Amino acid sequence: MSSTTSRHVDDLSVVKSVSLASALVREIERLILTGELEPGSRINEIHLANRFGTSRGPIREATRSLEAKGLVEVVRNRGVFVRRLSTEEAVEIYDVRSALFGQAGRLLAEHMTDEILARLTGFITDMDKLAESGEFDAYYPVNLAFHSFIVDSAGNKTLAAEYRRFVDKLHLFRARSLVQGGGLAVSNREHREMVDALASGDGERAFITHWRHVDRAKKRLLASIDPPPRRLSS
Amino acid sequence: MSSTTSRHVDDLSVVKSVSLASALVREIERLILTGELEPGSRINEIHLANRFGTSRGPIREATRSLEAKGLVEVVRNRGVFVRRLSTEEAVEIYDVRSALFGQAGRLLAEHMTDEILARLTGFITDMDKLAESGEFDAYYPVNLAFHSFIVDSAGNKTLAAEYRRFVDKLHLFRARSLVQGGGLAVSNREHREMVDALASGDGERAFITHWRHVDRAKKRLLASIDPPPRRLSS
DNA sequence: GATACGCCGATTGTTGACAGTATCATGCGT
DNA sequence: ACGCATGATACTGTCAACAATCGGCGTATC
Repeated sequence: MSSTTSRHVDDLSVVKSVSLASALVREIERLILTGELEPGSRINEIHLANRFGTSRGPIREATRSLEAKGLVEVVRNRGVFVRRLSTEEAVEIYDVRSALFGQAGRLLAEHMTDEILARLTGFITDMDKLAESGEFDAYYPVNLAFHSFIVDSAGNKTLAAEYRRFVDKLHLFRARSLVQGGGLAVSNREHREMVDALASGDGERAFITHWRHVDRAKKRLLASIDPPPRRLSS
Repeated sequence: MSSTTSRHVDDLSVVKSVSLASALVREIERLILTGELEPGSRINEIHLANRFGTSRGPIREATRSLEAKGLVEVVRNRGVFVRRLSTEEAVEIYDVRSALFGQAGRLLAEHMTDEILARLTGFITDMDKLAESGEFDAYYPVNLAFHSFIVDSAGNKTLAAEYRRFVDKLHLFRARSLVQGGGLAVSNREHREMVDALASGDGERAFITHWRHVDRAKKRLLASIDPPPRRLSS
């Protein structure tokens, strides 16, 4: 038996309680989301099979799963390719995400507790500190955790899973670095509005603030990618 | 214009342009959604393979796809089971659906055309007639088409695909007959409100009406399934 | 009579092999 | 030199066989 430290070695001999294909889904997903498999690149079944020490069967099952999740694209007789998101698709996803996140805000507002409120304000003060001292690299993961916490606390597992799926999918966008940016202090001002709305217990107000938060992120992305018709060179 | 009068015989020898597994996904999906494979029942790989004249490989790929879509559940060494939706899950899906449908309304309101408006009012007058004459069986498909048309016209393919997926998933709910019901005339009054909002071009107003339409359907479902604590028998 | 144990059939998990197809390189003709 | 036909090659699509596992049933024991 391998002494399995949880270092991510390409070895999944440990798992026997879960199907090999399921484990492969997670592993390949990780390869994609970490960028090891770049968007647009082709996935070679044999290479992956050798890498993970299995045959092609489970690999194929895993890729079909990832296809349904929208992370890869399967072309007959050509192979499977890591999905590459166009700007249009990224914008579409933002619109789906804002709808889901808004709904999460609405649901959460309707059954807030003091503990949840405390956690939320905790996130915000943390982010305020990091924003002031300009520690961008530290700000981003807290920001992510803040959003995740809201969605997870909303009490709708289906909604949470879908939201997470779309956030993951956005990693396939070519300029995903732009997604992360967008004004720390500005962003945190919106966070305060969101938490205030949640604390008030007003579902409608919570929806609006949460929806708008994501919608503004979409607009920032659009502005930075598709600069408003201004004479560029020429 | 679908001139494809595809009689559904269990034969997919025609298809060669698309992978066998993809075709199987559609076929099995159909079996599930038509109820031929009942929620909770187990899917036997060999039986399906014989039925479609293939080996188990493609069947397995297809079921993994369906698992990611949420239509079936795979238990290791036990087999795949058609998902059975609990009341809680059905409610969760309604909340996701209302969020997506509301967003579709918002998006559609922001780029309405006369043609779209004409189509929408057409649906409504059709449904009015059917509701008056009490032709329930004919009302339901038109109602479905009306909702699909809105979502498809919103101009967000991702949103449309997701919405459709959740509507399909609701078919796995044990009492899906209840989902369809819920007052014809009442429903159509809400439809009018929706179309009025769309015609006004007010995205916010369109969102509210569309969201509320689904949310009310959820409430009707809850009311009919979880009857207010009243002494039942005993 | 009830419970624990062990065998057996059925079904899934996984594998290696074979067939078909798209891509790429080579060589020929113009 | 360029374009096109042709063959080699690598990869995917599909299949049938082997191994592992689970649930049910009968039996034995207390």
